[in-house]
Amino acid sequence: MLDRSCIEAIDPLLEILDGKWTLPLLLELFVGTKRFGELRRRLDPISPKTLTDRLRLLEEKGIITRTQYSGVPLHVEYEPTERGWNLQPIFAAMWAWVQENSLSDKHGTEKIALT
Amino acid sequence: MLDRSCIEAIDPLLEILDGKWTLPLLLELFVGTKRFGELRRRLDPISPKTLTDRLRLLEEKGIITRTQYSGVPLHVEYEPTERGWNLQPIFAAMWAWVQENSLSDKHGTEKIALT
DNA sequence: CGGCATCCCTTAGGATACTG
DNA sequence: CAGTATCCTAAGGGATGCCG
Repeated sequence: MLDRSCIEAIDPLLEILDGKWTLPLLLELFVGTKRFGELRRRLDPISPKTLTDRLRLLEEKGIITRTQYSGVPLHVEYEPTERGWNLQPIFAAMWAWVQENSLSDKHGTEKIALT
Repeated sequence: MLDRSCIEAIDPLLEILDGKWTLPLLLELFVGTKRFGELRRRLDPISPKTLTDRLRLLEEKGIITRTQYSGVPLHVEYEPTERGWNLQPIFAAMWAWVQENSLSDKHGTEKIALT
């Protein structure tokens, strides 16, 4: 099932998920729609620059939407798109792995095979 | 199912998967056990330094094993551990997402909501 | 062959101040 | 409030050369 063709294929996805804060950010939006300031607080100590960078990229890739409500003070909300929600299984798989494999923090299983 | 607790929980996993080459590298090993040189060629243009860095980290985290066969010239093989194989569902989920969502390369769905 | 050791460089991301 | 504009640092990764 997993063959060489997969390797290049998932590249565009890796581009989307890349970045220190992308996954935590997406998880926050999966939990619920949030405003810029909320995200900033939740993801503390993220910098405003980084947060905007990521939000813009994810928007560009069609993973989240930015909704601006007119009025002062500004009110902007971010939430996953359909495409974005479809990423959930990936997180679920990660979550499952952590549950079952992080417990025993196995280290270096070095093998030396004698000819 | 996805709540706040997941966010911190998957952090150790993100640490493992981090790095430009980690996923392609793991995919290569899922396809089949490989030697250092093979990996280097397959992952071209990766640098030897980066490749060793990643291999060492993954070994340290218990995701892959390094098996050294004595003799000259050296012969070393890398393959996923049990923990490593367990990561497959994650890749499968990524693969599935790409299949179903990459086709239409949707871009910026900007919304302006009027009060 | 399978790596280290070095040096170098690009860039993601942090800190801070300011604006519509 | 929701960013933008600057400046700056840290570090991941590239290139190269050497060694057991």
